[in-house]
Amino acid sequence: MLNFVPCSPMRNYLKGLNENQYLAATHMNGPLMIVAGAGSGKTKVLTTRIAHLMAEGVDAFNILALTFTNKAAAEMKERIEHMLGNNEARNLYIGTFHSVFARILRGEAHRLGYPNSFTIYDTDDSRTVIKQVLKEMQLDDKHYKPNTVHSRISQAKNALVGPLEYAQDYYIQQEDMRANKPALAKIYKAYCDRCFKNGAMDFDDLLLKMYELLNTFPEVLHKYQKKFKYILIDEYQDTNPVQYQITKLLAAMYENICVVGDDAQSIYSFRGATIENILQFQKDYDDVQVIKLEQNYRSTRNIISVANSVIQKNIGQIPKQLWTENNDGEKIKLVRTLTDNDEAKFVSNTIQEERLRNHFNNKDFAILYRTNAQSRAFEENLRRMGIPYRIYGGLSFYQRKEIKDFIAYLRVTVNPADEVALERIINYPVRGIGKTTIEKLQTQASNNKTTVWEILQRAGEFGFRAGTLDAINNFVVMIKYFQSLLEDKSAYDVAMQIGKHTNLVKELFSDKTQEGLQRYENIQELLNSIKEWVDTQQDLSQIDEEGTVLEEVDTEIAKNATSLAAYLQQITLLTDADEKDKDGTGDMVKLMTIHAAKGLEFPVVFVGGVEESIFPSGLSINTREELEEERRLFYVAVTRAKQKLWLSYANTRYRFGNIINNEPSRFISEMPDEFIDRSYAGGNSSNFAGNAFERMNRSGFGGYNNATQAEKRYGPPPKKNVLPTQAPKANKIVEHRPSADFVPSDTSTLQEGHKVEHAKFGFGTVQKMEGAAHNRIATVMFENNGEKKIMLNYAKLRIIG
DNA sequence: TAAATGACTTTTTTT
DNA sequence: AAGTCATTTA
Repeated sequence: MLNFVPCSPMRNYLKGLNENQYLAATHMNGPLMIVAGAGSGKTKVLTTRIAHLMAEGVDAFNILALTFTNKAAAEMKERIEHMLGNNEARNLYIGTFHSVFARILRGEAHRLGYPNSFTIYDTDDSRTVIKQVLKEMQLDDKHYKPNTVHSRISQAKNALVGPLEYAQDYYIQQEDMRANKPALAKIYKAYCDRCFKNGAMDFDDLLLKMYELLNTFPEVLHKYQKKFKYILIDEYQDTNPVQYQITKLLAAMYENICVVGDDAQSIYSFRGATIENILQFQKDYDDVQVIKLEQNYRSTRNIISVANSVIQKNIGQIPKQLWTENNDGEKIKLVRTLTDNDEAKFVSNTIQEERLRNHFNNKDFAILYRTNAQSRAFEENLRRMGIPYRIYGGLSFYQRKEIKDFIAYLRVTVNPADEVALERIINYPVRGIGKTTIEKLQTQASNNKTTVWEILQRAGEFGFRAGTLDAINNFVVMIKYFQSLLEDKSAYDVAMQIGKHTNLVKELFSDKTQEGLQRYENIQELLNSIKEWVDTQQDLSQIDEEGTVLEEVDTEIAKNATSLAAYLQQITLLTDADEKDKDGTGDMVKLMTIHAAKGLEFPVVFVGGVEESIFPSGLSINTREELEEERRLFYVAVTRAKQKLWLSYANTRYRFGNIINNEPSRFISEMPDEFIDRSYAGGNSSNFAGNAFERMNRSGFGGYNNATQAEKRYGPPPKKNVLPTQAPKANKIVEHRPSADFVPSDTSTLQEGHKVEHAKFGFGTVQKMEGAAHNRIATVMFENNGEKKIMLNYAKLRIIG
């Protein structure tokens, strides 16, 4: 049988790519930066690239792909599986930064003094810890709002500023003094200590501790540097300094790092993300190959034109020349309504109408908004019209009270040091351990420098009343029983036992109110999902045993594949959006925030609440940077739409139970008229409703008849936004050195006198070694390049002898 | 100690 | 509007 390798079905996927996409997907070695415009097929390129690497013989174990949402990761994995037609993709490390690092830390956390079965604290848990800390320090939580304190701490962590550095940094201290919050440094320290004592990491710790791990233990760093020969990062513009440092460390050995980003879509600076990382990337490595993807395949010309005109108001961008071959499509429709409810009604009606008239399905529509609170009105109206919908984000399943309660039991069982979980359940269901007792327990714990759990076990020593002591002992016995199950039972079995013995399920079952019933069902659903998870894990570990060689970490995990600890580890990182559509494929209208919509596309998009103080948010109009980020967010919203786009705003809406009036968003006036259909902007109101700007601009009602007058207000009119329909010249490919076959050695054993080869400088001899284990620097005399100092963390050295 | 009442805050955006 | 938190009442 003839078998042409180049024609093997595995490589068919390369056929549909344009020139630049092809270059990006097949570029094998060296640092690669893909600057991708919206809708330019970057996901396609990323997945193709991974499939191609594997087709070229790279082992799945050696590929690490990092994304920002579980959804993006799952989608990528699925696509690759589909492309390759086998289950090789299973062994890829694809996931969010948080989930991948959590997985690695699960095998390494003990080195940092955490239990390997550490708990992950979500934002709520973090806040609870902060409240506890504030209470102990006797600080006023009105002044030190847990919310604000947490975001300050989070910012510090994301910028790699530890408690010590925070306390010592002059400028930070000045800032805190000015805000009249001098205790922040101490709170930060106490918060970290408390989390550590609880055996818990918060979301930011998953990144920070990963960095500390790599930076402190050279052997760990080398292990993962060697493992991850190819690293891919999606949405690179959203990385923050910790993420940047980690990936820099990991990629230092092979430099096969590929980042994909669009500076125009950077919308996470509140999380510490900085576009600097994109600019820095080109300076960090020699021979960075930059490929631009500038053809938009997604949207109509009108949509892209509007998006481009608006984003041009931002200064300081990476120059890109977007173009498209797509049709003009319909103009963008501007809708004004009287109230937020009318807005929602209009959207529901339009969905109904479009579906009938233009044969769309429910799933072709997305309703996007700036804040989660806006979803309610849409929800009510869709329900009223019997249109099936699904809300992504908002309160996730795992954040519901009854679910959190149940999970708290699971958490205490696995990690009784977890005080947040312990406090949650110690008297739920009521068992006679009241507030006073709990406070006493906590005081004793801090007096004795130990955990509450420890005190509970030795409760007899602390003079509790007989009844209370009984209750405490019963509780301890119960938890210990649960812990005894961990040995040999799966997560599901343990959870079932917990449900039975705590009367949690029974209690909810006897609650016959509507909400009680719902809660009962939620608990059932949780148990079902645990069962489902256990079954899948079992399947996975079985297949793994059939011959595939597993790395150390994975064997560890495979062993406890179905353990409760493993289950808990992943659950905190799940968001609502990750739940698969259980009801078949689900022909439903999708509702989500614009942030959550990034990376997605929909045939028809409605953007609601395009009003001043909502979009841009009233909290983000104080500096140019903030406003530009809101504008990028607007750009993201607009570019989600493939065919049709509606932008709506209401004259009045409810906020905290009060009626407020907002002006139309400034972004509306930034859109060139030629792409806009304002005929809906009359809405329900009379022709004279709306503000002056609105009235003057309404079509057929005058508008500016004096160009200079308009120019005075807006500056010169936007340049005619004519998109090119042809591709600019394709990128040139630069050869990367180190050459493909240069493999650096493990430099942990490097000593004076060693002969080495450097990827770029050639051959040389080690003159001197200095620095601590994790920060070793070699001074090397090169034959042709003179003396160089080389940091071994980033070494591209091969030991010759 | 537990339930009931009333004052008070909250909303950017996410892992 | 709805949830949280503290104070009162049983």
